[in-house]
Amino acid sequence: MAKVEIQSLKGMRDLLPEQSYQWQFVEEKLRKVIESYGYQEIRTPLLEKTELFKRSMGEVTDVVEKEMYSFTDLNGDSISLRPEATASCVRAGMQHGKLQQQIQRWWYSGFMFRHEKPQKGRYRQFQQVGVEVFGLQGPDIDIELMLLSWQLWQALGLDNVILEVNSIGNLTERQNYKQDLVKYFEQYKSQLDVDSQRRLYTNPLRILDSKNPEMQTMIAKAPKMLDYLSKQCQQHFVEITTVLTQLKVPYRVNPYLVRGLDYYNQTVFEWLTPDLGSQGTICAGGRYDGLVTQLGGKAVPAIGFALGVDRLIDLIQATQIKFTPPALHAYWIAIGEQAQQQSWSLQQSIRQALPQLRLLNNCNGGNFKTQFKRADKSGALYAIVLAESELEQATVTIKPLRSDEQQQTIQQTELVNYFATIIRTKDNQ
RNA sequence: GUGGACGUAGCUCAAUAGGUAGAGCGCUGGUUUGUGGUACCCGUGGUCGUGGGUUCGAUUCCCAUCGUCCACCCCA
Repeated sequence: MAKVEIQSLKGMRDLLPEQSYQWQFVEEKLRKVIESYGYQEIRTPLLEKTELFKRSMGEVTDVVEKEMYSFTDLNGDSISLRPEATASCVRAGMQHGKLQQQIQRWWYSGFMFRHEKPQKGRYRQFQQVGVEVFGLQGPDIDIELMLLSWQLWQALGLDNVILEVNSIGNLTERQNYKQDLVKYFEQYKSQLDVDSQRRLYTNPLRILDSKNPEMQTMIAKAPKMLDYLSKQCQQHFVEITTVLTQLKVPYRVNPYLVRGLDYYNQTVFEWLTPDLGSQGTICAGGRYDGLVTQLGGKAVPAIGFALGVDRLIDLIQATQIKFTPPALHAYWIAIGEQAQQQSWSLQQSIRQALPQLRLLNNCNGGNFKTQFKRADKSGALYAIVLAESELEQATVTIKPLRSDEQQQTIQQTELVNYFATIIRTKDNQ
């Protein structure tokens, strides 16, 4: 590792040019699918008042309690880097009157910040792409989001993923359930592991997705949320699973699936992969009908999901999908001062005529040998040569660098046509 | 926040039961001064993450610190 005095912050990564293409590739695929469903992009600030997250996510969640990048700004206000974007979307929707008896289908993409201990698939600055829908109550929109997310994986060529769904009911149902659950686990209090004992009174639902194998039999016999659902919630849930079955979505009902954030109700879902170690959730979402009122607005039903782009890319790399950025079409070699002078105007006109052309200009002079070496290293498909004899005859020499074809010398006036053909054939391969 | 592994050249990694380090790849140049890629040859590269301690002497042992990785926790 190079010795530099100042390094990047812990858990925050540089994406170097050789990686950024992968990100562009994934971002582009995601955007295309989401927009094909008619969703519109919203961009909100990275900084918000700390209170927004406290009120939306719940004071006792780890994220709010100890993972936020919060500080006091020059006015004395407590502000925070966003740890997620749902709260910001709700805030923006309310602030601009977009949630008044309207339907909104929004999506966003951006960095989130959580001061966690980094590990695989978990970074302090990480990118989420998410979708938030406001004003729709029925199970149809729940289904839409699950199908939309499914299509994202298909667009990316990921097939080793599975959807888990559950319903955590409405507030009163969940409270009843929590009470019974606590009662149940209290009987075995001494047998609970340390984590579960702590969770018993802070977040009892979390005991259910404990990874400790010794806890599993006890968990299996615990009361299940699905038995506590009202008729209406049950119906809502059944309609969802019926469609999932009909469409052969790879899914299973996980009665222990819960949510880390307080604002969720009814439908919750997660997409999981076995290929990423312990951070196997690539996408998670659910309904949050209560959040808008919780933030002081009129009740608006809402549902959304967020996916971790970092994890998606890790996953795509693990499953060996190749990312090859498109090669340069040409590298421009100019020998001598006069040729260099003329190159500027020739390049200018070919670039204007062919905006898709990827052409790298040789800088820093050099003889034939060095310029050709650079041309080769650039990965360009062709070298375009302008030297003394070409200057005299108003031609350029074009040498293929990736095939055995002969080089040829053409009139400078033919350059645009020549490369128009190359772009057409090469870029469609 | 808890636990474990690990930091040696730009990259991937060796070595030294404590005597200041090597290889491959890369990079530079040459064989080849209007033609790259292959081959061969030459060269370039490191206060062994940082700070302290033990020692005649530390990259090696000890402590601290920073960072990376993995798991728990939490979560996307």
